[in-house]
Amino acid sequence: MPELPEAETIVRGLRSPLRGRIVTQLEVLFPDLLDEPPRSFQRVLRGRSFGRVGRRGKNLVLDTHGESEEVHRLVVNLGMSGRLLYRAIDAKEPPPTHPGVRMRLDNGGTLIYHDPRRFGRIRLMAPRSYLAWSRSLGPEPLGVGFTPSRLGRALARSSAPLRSWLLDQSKVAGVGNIYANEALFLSGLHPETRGRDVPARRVTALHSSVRIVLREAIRARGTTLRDYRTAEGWEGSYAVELRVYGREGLPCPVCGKAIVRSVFGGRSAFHCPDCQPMLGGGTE
DNA sequence: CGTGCCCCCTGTCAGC
DNA sequence: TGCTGACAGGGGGCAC
Repeated sequence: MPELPEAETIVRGLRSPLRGRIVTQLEVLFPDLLDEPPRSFQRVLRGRSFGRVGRRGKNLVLDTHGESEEVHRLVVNLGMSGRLLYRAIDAKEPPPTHPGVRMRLDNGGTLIYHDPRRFGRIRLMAPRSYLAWSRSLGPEPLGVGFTPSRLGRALARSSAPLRSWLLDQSKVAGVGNIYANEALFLSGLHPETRGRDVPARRVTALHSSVRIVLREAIRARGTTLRDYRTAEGWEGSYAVELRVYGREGLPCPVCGKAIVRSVFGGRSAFHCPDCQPMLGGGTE
């Protein structure tokens, strides 16, 4: 569920509470969230301190430092229902209902990974594996590597529907189903139009639409439909600004025609039949 | 290789 | 008041 704006919001909320904190105790309640045995995970992490807190696509990246110079990074993918919550020692909120991994910190605070569906993953990466992993992802859509010309060249080689292409993290890192649909609406492109059928003009529109939608959503602290929360446990407010996602049958904000829901690639897509005509050899 | 399909798992909600 | 099926912000594995 959480996409780039949600990950960015969580990261911003974690920076100050985690800076310099040392992990004193680790509890792994659901080992299937890790890709290594809990023992080795605990052995490596215990005693390390948090440094830079960042993000790659929709993954949270927490640098940790120990005795050696090697930065081991905690890479957290939240899957559909994951939360990474920071609770101070005197926090009054009730404890999360589905804790998966708990990390006690040297100031008495706790970093809790919560995930009812357990689609999320927590991985510890040494510098080498982090680099390899990061290189397997596409450019950051809000970074300098994401340009209209690069987007255009990549799309020209693809026969995949645009919505599917945008969800592929090896093409662009951080766009998920909500913002893919929203960006396609803003650029007037049908979700099932194939990459190679997008004219150059529309490539520029898509490039800027992706950026606009992601920035808007970050400003709103992300979209809470049900599970997503910030590191502080708050909801994001972008749901009320969504133009098409989840709005089947409701009027298009531009022309008033009813928004259409379709399913392909196993996931729902939403579009306006008038504002987003199918290009290429489609049936619509 | 690129693409598409199935599956992982739990919770919630609509309909009967 | 149940029960059943559909559906949910993701992504890894596999067949073609």
